[in-house]
Amino acid sequence: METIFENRIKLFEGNDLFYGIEEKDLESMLKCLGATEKNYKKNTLMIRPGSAISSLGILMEGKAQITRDDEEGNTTIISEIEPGDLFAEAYAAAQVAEVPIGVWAVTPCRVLWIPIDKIITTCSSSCAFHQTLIKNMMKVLAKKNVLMNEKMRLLSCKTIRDKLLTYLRDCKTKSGKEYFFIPFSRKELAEFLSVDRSAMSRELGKLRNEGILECHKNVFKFRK
Amino acid sequence: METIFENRIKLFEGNDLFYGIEEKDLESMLKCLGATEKNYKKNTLMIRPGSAISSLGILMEGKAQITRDDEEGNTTIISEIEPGDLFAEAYAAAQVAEVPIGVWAVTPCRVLWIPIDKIITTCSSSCAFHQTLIKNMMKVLAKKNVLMNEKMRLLSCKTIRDKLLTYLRDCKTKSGKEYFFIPFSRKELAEFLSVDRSAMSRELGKLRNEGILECHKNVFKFRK
DNA sequence: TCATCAACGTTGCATTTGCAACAAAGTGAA
DNA sequence: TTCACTTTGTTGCAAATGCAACGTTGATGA
Repeated sequence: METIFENRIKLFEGNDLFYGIEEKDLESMLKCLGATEKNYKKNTLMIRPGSAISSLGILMEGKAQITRDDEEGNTTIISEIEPGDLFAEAYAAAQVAEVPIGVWAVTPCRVLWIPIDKIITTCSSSCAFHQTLIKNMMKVLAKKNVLMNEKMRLLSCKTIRDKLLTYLRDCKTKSGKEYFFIPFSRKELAEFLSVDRSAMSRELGKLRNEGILECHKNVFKFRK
Repeated sequence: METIFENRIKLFEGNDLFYGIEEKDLESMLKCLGATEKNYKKNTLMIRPGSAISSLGILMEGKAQITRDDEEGNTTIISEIEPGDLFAEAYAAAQVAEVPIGVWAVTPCRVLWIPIDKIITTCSSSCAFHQTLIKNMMKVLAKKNVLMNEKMRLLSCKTIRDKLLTYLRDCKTKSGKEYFFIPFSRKELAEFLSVDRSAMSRELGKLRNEGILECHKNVFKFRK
């Protein structure tokens, strides 16, 4: 029991949802929220496309993927979920009648499910933490919103060059330094920008040849 | 006074933020929230890029635009705001230190500002509506989240054809009918999908010639 | 050390796209 | 109606892109 508890605290540290909530209150809070844990076998569905969900998930153990099927039956992997990550929170909070995504356990998974109602509605016992939890949940949704705005800005660029320059300038601005990192490998960056990897590599080469950019692995620098 | 009040109610009807709140409670609620109204002259800034905001805006009167400046000084119009629309709610809720967008009054504008803190934090007098308001605010953010997911899916398509087919299939699915509408003109659709209008027109022509699609103005139909 | 495998850069090629220019059709006001 | 203006479709063309194929490099484990 103690190990699971410790595990939770560590996991929740990287998680905005429980920011500012005292460790000692965590267990009672989860009980008050009606949170339940569930285990899933490898390669099983944790959220079925077309279903309605009323809880958000937090992956406690294992590795999961969010997928989406198109009309022709092709399945695309939208994102990967790692321990500590929240998932499906927007669909739960928006009370979507048929979620368009599926969530798969890639390895055996343990998931903590928290009914969204319980988060939104202040409980009768008026726990001290509930106010904080609501604030956090709002911030989680809002932050994701802001992030998606940024990403849509990238995806709206018409050329690979524009996508790259816009993204890299954002990175530079965020870091504030002349030499700055990107958190992606080349393959991941291409995927993130929704472009072909080789075409992106070609464009990076051009930018380097034209003296606009310097890059060594994940470190970049603009040359005026 | 009465006219403004009537105006508010009508405006708020199309607005998810006040869903389920009794009309008679609106005025006292706004007072409790510390909402303030402000008028802006034509062509003035209502939110300055780089500033921090602590309130969300509701446009009561006039027409506004959200813009974004890139590093080279070019200004892009991101979206238009019409009476009744919420704006900047995500940046306010996420407590972004420097908003990357500007909001301009295109015509003279009247804006209702609601401090986000007051929405998030249950007030001491524990108004009956506050619970509802929090729930609504959460749903507003979550719904926008879901919508942006859909749009990112479109923008991630590699060809105009894929963007069109994906978008149109979504429309068909939502309507459930054989013949379905789209809420855009050709020009607007191209802008929405971030593609060149003439190239999109060309692609629509191909789809028609290949017998995949029928379209007359804003009514479409898939031919098997 | 050697073998294996994934990540990365490079290149040729067919296709797609943006862009510009123009014509036809539709819209609204005088 | 007529005129001015916007929307939409069409086309030529240069540039950008996806895709496939191949060689190099670097990391990992036997």
